[in-house]
Amino acid sequence: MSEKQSLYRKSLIKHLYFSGKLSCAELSVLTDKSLPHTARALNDLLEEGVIVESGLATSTGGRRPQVYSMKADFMYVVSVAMDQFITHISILDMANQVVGNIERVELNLLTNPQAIKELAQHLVLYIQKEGIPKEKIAGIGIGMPGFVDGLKGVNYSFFNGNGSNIINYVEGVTGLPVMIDNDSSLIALAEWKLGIARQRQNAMVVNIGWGIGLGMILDGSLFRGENGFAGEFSHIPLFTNNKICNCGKTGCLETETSLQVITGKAIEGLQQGRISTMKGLSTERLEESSRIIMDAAANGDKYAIELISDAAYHIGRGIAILIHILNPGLIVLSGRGAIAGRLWLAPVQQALNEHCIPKIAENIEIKISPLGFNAERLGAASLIMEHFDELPMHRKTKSLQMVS
Amino acid sequence: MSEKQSLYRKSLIKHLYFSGKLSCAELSVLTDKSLPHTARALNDLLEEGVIVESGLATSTGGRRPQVYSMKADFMYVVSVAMDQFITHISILDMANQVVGNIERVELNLLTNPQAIKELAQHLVLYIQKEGIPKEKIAGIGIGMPGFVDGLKGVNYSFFNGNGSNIINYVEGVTGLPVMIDNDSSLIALAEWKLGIARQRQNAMVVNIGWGIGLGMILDGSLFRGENGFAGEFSHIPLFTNNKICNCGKTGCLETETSLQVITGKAIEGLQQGRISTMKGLSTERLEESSRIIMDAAANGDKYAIELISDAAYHIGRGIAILIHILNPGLIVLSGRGAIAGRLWLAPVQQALNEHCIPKIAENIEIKISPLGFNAERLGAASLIMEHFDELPMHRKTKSLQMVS
DNA sequence: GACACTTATTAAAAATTTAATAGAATTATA
DNA sequence: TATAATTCTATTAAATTTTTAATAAGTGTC
Repeated sequence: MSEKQSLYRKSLIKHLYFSGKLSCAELSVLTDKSLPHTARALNDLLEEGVIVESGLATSTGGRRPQVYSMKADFMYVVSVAMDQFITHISILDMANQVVGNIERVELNLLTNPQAIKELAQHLVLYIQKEGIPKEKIAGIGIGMPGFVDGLKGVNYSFFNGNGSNIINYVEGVTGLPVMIDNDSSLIALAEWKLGIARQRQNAMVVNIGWGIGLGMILDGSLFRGENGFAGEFSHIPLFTNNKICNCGKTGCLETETSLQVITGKAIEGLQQGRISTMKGLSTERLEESSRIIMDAAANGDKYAIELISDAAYHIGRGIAILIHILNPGLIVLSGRGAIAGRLWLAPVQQALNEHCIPKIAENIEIKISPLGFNAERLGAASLIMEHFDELPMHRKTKSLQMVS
Repeated sequence: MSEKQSLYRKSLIKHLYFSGKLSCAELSVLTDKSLPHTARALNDLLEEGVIVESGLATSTGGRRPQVYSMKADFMYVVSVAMDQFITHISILDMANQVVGNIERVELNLLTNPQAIKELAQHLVLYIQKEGIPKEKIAGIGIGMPGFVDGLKGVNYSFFNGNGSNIINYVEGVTGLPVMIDNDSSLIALAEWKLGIARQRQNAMVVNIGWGIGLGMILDGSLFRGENGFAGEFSHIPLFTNNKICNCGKTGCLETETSLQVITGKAIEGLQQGRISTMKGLSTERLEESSRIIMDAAANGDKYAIELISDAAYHIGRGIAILIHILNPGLIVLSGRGAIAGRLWLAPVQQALNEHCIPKIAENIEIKISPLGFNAERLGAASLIMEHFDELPMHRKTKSLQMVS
């Protein structure tokens, strides 16, 4: 099969992966090729068992189209979702379903300079254990916090930030194609391809977590900036509060709004005698504590609601800036913090009412992500599939090797 | 000639317009077509007298390539550069040179609801007067301030903002293809295609004028947002100064930095006895007054320099936000205010040092536009040429008609 | 039941690329 | 300094890709 044919088939596979089911006519439009051409490629894929016919779609006033979908077990993607403390590894099939077990690894990115080496070791073992043949794995997508240059394969914020090429290293050890990106960008990618921002041309995905991340869909594609650093929403100067941010500056959005800060404020407030149902908070156990606060807020605890509302209002001020600069059609609140759901909406909307020019704000939708914790996992897999039709078909792969 | 051939030739023309001179090999890369295919089209264009051979380029280690360029009189573009008070109309040839006269028309966009009707009348007369046959005019590009939706052809800020379709109207009257866009976007387009941001993938072009405009080049194309309103840099909330902006909100960047505000401050300061060489300032004659201030600053007047430095520092704070969100590679200071040139650079740089994370700021270049007043004119022409390979070749055109 | 509309398939035509070859310049080698 | 090797450009012919046009097959609407 020629390079061109192979590329076109990969493009079809990519579209079917992200859309689930598509007709030949739809694929023809999506790939910008003629119908007979698309039909031929589709029939080939059908014969080879890459895709399956999955019924007829409803008619739109003419003959009902045959729709096709990926065979779920045709191929797999390894997804790695890292945060500063915990890394989750999983394998997804062509229907975006987790197959087998999810591995949870404790990797402290800041204090452990061996984190990438350990990750690679875990990956080799995990893939062996799960028993998926390597030829069936399209690649390994990795999401991580920090300044990530996905082209150079470098994370400047962690792993000593010494500019070493993470992609090359992990590819070398695992023998599989590897792509990396910033966690917030991947969450945006997931929301755009598989979540609530599907089909949108311009969307801002705010990742409420240990910091406030931002992933952007601009003109129908994920925007990463000149060096991959776009979306540093956490550190726009928004306050004159003289609080020192962990980036070294003062007044960053993050200093008043991240889950880490909210937890700190809650503990302080309780010590000062604020009345609340919350207990057991500790800066040592951030994950648990932020959970407690959000649950309390969801259950009507006044102080918890106040804490979240304040943070939400300030995030709203930041979003107002985004709206003026980028005129998006949709704002998505995502990330672990978004679990508190509708609690965020009113204060954010309030901030927009106060700080936006009505004309530019009037067409904006604000939505809470339904993907939740799955967002980064799906994003990491999407990263591989998003570029699936760009990789050489038969990439040279060494066999899985042990790291000594 | 087939539709496809025609389209490809238009694409070649577009590239030659923006680049001046190109070899067949370069065009082949730019248009993503094979060399033989490009060569054939190029030879056709040569035979028909659309393009000319213009010498051999220097060798890069092999045979020297023949370079081609547009015949300057093959086609023309009508450029309309509007600001709130004055509109300039001109005709540019395929070498971006003004041919004939530049017409200056006083059109107050805010107070004159007939402004578009008058513009259309002026256009018809102007084109007749200049004596360029209509078949040789590719179209009319119009730049204007305000919230402009270039697809719908609507300006929501002026002309009553009643949603009437400017494009349809002017096309109807002139019988020529018309495109409209926001002035700052067009300045960015000009800087990107023909100015200091040429070849850049990600650049912010700040238009220092009666307001502070922003045009953005993102991932190698002009970004306009969901409704064409992106770049409302003037109105991001950056101050707690309680000054009411003409957008109705308080604390907008514009309330401390636009030329209008600087002029106001200067008058106030002089009344309060500040020592300065400046005289004859008046809010009535904004254009003249802002000129006086910038000249004074350029000549070392301390007060004028202070005024500009203060404004520049605050613009710098705004740019710091842009940098965090969008991670551009280049910042261009353009517009009438940029004439003060290097005076702006130091305070802007100072603000970036204070407000940017070093890692994200380290690769940023800041430059002053050399295009000056020509930027919007070139941008309006570029708007037509940028979309030249999208328009149908033989658009139905009525003959020029008089407006009664 | 005629008509319009959408999908599916086939054959013919057009677009586009690949491969092969020659020309013209630079760089390397002796 | 001459000569060979290499690199890049230009052109031609053959092969491939891709589209257009024509036709048939289902569906909904008037």
